Amino acid sequence: MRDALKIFKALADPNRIRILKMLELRPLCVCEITEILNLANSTVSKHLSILREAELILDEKEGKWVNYARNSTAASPYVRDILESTARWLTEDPQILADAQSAKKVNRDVICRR
Amino acid sequence: MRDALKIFKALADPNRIRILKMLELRPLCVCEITEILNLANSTVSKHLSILREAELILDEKEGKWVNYARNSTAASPYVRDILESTARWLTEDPQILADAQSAKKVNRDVICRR
DNA sequence: CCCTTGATTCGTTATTTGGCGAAATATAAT
DNA sequence: ATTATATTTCGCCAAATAACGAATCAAGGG
Repeated sequence: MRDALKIFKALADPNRIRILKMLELRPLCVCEITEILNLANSTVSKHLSILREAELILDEKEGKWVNYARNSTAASPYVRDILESTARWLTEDPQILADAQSAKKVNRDVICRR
Repeated sequence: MRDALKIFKALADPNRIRILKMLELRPLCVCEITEILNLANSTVSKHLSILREAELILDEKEGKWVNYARNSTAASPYVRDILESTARWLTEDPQILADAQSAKKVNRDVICRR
């Protein structure tokens, strides 16, 4: 129950749904996601930790950056079901489409030094 | 986005997950669910309205009772995906198993006049 | 037409959650 | 070493949420 609940709580926030959907395109670092969502980086970091706690995403350190990616090969069948379902969802959502465009354009070497 | 969010918010509460799971057995009225969850009936009514707003369940009036049932043939693919996934979930969860036992035994004619 | 019963709505309270900026941590670059 | 950059953690505030009991609504039975 606790695992399932964690997953639903993790996705019960529009910004976290946006994050999960933009990670379908490719892994992103915190500052790239921060730029796209236009939130404080501390807020984004918190959202990412909630998604990570639910095992929906994985973090991997790469130098000074932390890359976050969908946990596509998760052991948990709950996680696999949800990632599979949500990948089919919101394909026409204007916000999600706009985020995908932003995610394509965003470049950590340009964005992340301000 | 709004629809997907509603669904995740609806399931981001343990009592509402319990409700959805016990409705896999059969439709139940508010007072039966109240008995099983051991909460105030106003609280249960609120939980049911949240699940109904997300279209995960349907309500049907039957005399003085209101029966709630899973919305298995929902138009929304989000709802169908979630109902299909969650039906496979938590099959070994002690709380969910106990609720199913309670749901089998509960009888509105006995329970609901106190 | 009352009275009972099941359900919903309303008002209140305690807890949780999402947001921010500042401080702390970790790594890279100079 | 010192500075700069990316991220996380902490403390705080405002908004959202779950819970309850009381009041209200709806339907059925005397």
